[in-house]
Amino acid sequence: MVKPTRVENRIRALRFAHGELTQADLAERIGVTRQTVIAIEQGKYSPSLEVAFQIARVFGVPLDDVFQYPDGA
Amino acid sequence: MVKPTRVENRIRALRFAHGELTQADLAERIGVTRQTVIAIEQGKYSPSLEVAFQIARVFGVPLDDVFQYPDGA
DNA sequence: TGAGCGTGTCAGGAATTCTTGACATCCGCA
DNA sequence: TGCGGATGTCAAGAATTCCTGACACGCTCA
Repeated sequence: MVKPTRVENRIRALRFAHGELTQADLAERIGVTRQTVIAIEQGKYSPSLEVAFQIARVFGVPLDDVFQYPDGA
Repeated sequence: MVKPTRVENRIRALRFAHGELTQADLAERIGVTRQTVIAIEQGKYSPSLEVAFQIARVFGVPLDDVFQYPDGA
C-alpha cells in the first residue's frame, strides 16, 4: 500500500450484528476471498464499488451505512 | 476490460443538474483525470470506492443516489 | 494433548483502476 | 473559414485491488 485508505467501515460490527457471521462466511457470500475481507475490514485498502455494494447488500443496509468517507479533504 | 461493470450511474444527469458541469470540471473537483470521468460515466468500469464517494460529495447526494447495483445476480 | 475454528500475515502474481499524452469529431461563434 | 470548448478514443504504464497458497497464534473442546 503506497497509499492507505481514508474510507472507514463498520463491517466488523455488522458481522456480529448479523448472527456472528465469520469473515469466511461473509467472504463467501460477497464472492471474494477471506483475505480480501480481512484487508477491507482492517482498512488496508478500500474495496471496489462492486464489492462494496455486495457487502452492503448482504447486510441489507445502504452503502453509506457500511462505509464512511471522512469529511473535509 | 475483461469484465465490464454491472454498476450503473447517474453522473451525466447529475452533471447537467448542477449547472452544466463539464466532465473536465467534474474530473478536477473529484481529483481524477478527464478520461477517468468519461470511462466511469460510460460504465467502462466501476470506480474505486474513494472516487465514488468524492463524486457523490461533489453532487451533495448519498452514494446510492449516484450509483446503483442491479438486483439479484 | 491434539484437533478444529476464527483471525491475521506474507509472498507472488493476475486483474482492474487510473494516469499521461495525443488525436478526432461535433458544435457554436466571430 | 477558423478557433475554442466539450466529448470520445487509443495506447502504454503506474498504482491499487483481489487471488491462490501457506503458515502462525489464541481459544475451545473432546
